[in-house]
Amino acid sequence: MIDLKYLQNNFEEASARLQKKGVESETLERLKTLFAELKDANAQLEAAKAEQNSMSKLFGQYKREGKDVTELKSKVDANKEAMVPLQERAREAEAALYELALAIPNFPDEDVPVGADEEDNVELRRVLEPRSFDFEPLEHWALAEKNGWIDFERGVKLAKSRFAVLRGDAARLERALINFFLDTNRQKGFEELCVPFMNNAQMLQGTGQLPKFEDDLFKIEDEDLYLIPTAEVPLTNMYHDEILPEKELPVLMTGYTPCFRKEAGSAGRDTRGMIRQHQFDKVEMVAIAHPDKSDEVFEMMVENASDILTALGLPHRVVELCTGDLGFSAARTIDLEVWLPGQNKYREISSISNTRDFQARRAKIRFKDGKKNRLVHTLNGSALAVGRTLIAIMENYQNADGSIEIPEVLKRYM
RNA sequence: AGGCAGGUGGCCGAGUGGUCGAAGGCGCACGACUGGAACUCGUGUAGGGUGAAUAGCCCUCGAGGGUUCGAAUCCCUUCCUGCCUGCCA
Repeated sequence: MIDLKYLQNNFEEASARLQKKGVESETLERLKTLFAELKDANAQLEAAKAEQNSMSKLFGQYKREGKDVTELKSKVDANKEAMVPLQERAREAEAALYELALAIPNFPDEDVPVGADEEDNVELRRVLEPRSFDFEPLEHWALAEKNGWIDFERGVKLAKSRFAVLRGDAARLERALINFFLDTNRQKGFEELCVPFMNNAQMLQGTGQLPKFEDDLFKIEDEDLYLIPTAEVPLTNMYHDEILPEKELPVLMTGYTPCFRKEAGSAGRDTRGMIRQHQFDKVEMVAIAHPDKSDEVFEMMVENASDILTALGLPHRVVELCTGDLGFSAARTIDLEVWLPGQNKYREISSISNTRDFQARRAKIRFKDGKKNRLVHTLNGSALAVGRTLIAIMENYQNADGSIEIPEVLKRYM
């Protein structure tokens, strides 16, 4: 959630920043009004409560002293009745404010390139030359069929469309990648965690998936549980409603989880192959950082993900997302896009974001700064998306006969 | 899943209708004592909202609702923990 006090006190500036992310200025006006309304309603209610509290104390005192309370009782009763509409007003003001506030995206950082959509993203650098083929490289689904690696039909039979089954060496490669990623992250100082794959609504609100993006989530029937769309949710919320000692920052965490997404807005996109599935494996990095140090941590995370791709010999490029392509919670995001020779395209394989204090405010994650409690910065990034790495290996390491080499660094995991 | 017992500050633990955001202890921080330390003594030590405020005021004793002038304390719902039974990897 954005800082409402900041919005109130620096409305023009805040409004300009959020317009870059597509938020209407009218919406922000309304938010500001609701915030003022809540403050006013609370001020009145609290004054009445203070009156009520002091009269109640008097009441007790009179009783002890054996005084007559009839007159006091009628005063206190009258005040209580007068409080009812104030209470109602405060309650409504709060509900209206939070309904709107929770749906407002994060401010982009000042230096994020302004743009409308992914066309306006900025390529920062390329790492490794794509190899040249003396034959026409195949797309991963064709290779999957030749090698018997991916059973799309049976995935659909077992579940529904956009589910697949990995078989034989593909399944082993998937497992090898997970281990390779976790080991690498651990060497960089990330603690490895194995977390629940279902989280409750409060956690999903903490990281920003709820309430706005409920349609993208698989919900468990009759339970306050959702299948996680990314390990960012459980890892970041590890410290939900906690206050960390400053010396523990940054907290670096990594974990493997499957991720579950309805892909509600993606009908018709990437229907062929395994690029976009309802379930996929991912190894995630999450950092809880001191607000003054989160930029350093961010750079480290980008570097780490890029190094992993390099170690695998996968050509990729580093792309800074423009304001229009930034996710809901992100202040800044860098995507790593891996080269897919079969598709003849760079495709997203990792996304690393600094959410600043946006998630921290929602999830109430703070640290002790001297005597005061301050919000931390939270960061997350894939290192890496496993299924897409598998695809990238297939396409980049294919031979003319359709067979696939195993990258050197993975051999000890197979 | 059923039965019983519980959920109070960083931790332990008292509190069964008012003077309780809460005794006492532990831990922690600072100060005194010391050559330095331990011990001892003193002081301080929950979170959030509003406020310029380290002032007042409001909210929070798992969560939500209710009774009452007044709720940590009574009632309802719900979540969680422990033990027993059932089930299961």
